[in-house]
Amino acid sequence: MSHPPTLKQLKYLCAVAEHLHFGRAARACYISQSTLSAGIQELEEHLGVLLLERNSKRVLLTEVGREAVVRSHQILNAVDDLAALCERSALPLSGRMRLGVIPTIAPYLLPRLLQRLRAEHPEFQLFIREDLSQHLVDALHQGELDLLLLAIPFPADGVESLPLFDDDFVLAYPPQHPLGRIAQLHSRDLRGQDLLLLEEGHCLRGHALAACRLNASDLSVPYQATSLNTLVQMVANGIGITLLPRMALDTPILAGTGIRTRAFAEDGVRRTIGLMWRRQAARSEEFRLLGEFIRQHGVTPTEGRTPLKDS
Amino acid sequence: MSHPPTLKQLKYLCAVAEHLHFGRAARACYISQSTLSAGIQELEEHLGVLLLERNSKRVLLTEVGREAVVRSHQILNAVDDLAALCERSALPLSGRMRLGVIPTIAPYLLPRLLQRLRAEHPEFQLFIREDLSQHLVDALHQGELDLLLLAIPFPADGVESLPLFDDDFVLAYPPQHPLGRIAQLHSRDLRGQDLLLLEEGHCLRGHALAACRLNASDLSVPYQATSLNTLVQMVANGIGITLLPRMALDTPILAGTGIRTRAFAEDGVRRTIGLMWRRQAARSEEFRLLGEFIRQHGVTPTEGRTPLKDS
DNA sequence: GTGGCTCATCGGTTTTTTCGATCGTCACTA
DNA sequence: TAGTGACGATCGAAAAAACCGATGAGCCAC
Repeated sequence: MSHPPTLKQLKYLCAVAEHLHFGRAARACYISQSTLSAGIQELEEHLGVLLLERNSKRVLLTEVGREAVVRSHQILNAVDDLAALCERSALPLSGRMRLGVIPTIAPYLLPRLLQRLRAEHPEFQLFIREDLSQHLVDALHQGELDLLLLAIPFPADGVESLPLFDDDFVLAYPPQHPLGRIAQLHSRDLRGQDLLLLEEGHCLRGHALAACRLNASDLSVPYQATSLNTLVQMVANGIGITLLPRMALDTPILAGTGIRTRAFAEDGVRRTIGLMWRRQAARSEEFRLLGEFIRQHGVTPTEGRTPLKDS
Repeated sequence: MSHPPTLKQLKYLCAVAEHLHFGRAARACYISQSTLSAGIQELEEHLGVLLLERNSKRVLLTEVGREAVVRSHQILNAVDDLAALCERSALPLSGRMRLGVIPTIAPYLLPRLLQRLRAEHPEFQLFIREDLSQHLVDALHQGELDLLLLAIPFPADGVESLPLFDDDFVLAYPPQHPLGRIAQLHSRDLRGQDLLLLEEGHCLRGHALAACRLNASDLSVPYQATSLNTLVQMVANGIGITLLPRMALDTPILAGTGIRTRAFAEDGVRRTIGLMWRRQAARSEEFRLLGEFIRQHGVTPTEGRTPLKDS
């Protein structure tokens, strides 16, 4: 006793309320009249009230029955809504998704990406969190984020990564700097220079060092910036030179600074941008779809950002 | 396939969402882990989406899962509310009741009754419909009303009646009328008098005639009133005499008219007030309770209204 | 690798659901 | 007043499901 009613019983109640006739209501529910009768009785027993007033000639609702029918309809509708919601979210690129992005990508990729997403997938709600790679990975594991957009590789357990495209590093230097006058620029030319990089924690720092085969000890200057904008200001003030990801050059980050940029002659001085998600994530197919979308719409197609084939 | 989810499955989902652990959630639901696991899987299959992201180390909600949990809680709460509503309405004299009352009772009994009901049973909502007996009986059979308060007997099929008390008829006559001067008043004295009664359809007419052992043909005056107030005005204007139910004298219906009243010397010149409901009605116990309440609080205890024992 | 913890899966048992057939009641009719 | 038809309630058997304990497979930590 004291069992809760079941949705089936509520459906039966609504059917009887609609037809005011057990036989017809049973037919409408595709069950036998005896089943319907038993179901209604069980419901009444569970609720402890008579919902219907039966007469061999007529079926009437009691006052409680009337209110119960109203509420049953609401409940059944809520269940239908839940099912419909799930059906909608089964469609790719719909519903909500929580994306983590590192600070050296977000300002250069998101504006265009979000604009295109809104236009082509209006049902898709992307929540963005901008943070350092390690914090994003932690949040991913905690289930606070669904997907990360960052520079890979980045060490993490139980995750799956999808490389999207390469992003070259370019040298940013003040006018008159000697490195602007050599014929061909190679990463080894950076040795001994006043190379400025983002502070510890930004993966861009490690990736830039690795791409140029440098160690942290090769850096002669202790100043470390907290954002690429700060970095640019430091270069503009003649404190040193730096490496910028090419995607940053799409924005007016250098406007009015007089800073010059040049690409490296050698290949491989670059970072790789990719997606990362928990290996058990339910929406990996959707993540790959979003990855393809980013590849196509997230960046302007120029040299230095080489689209990669799907792994 | 395409089955609707069940409440049990929604409960399981909420439990897992709360504990983020199948084993503990199963224990909280008093079921085995395998049952819970199967239940969740079936729910996911029905909805066509993955709600949980399982990992041998952690259980996480998917985005759809989070929304589904919110809605599941709402649904389960709505079901609980329904059960609570039914529990409340199982209490006597609570919830709603639709009462039909005839016009020759309503103005004299309802004001006091409703006031007392509001005071002693604030959870009880009584909806009143005032109409002729036949209309009330029809509405009762249609299920539009739950209970009638009228003068009995009144012919009706499939109903149960509960007499409450007797209500004497008194003679109402203009000053100077010869009937005011005889020693003892008997119903036979009405023969040949200009007796005015309510128009056809009001049961008071029939009951008054029967109580006085008169036929409609004994009435010498063709005028028929549509309400007791009209009747009183006609008597005040000297058109004739009439019979009033004693309960009407509790109100200032005669104020300023100069009309006199006197009781009959013989016994039995009265109508019986009672309740009537469909024989299959679910709340007959509550009806009897309300009947007792009316007997105790509905009228002022004076001579001429004899409380009756329960049938 | 090994042990421990997790959720998924598998058979077998118990419980529930469902159905067709039948019963009792009621209103209407002959 | 007995017969008739329609209705919901009830019953027993069959079918479906829910449920459990045991086991399996994946993962992480040591």
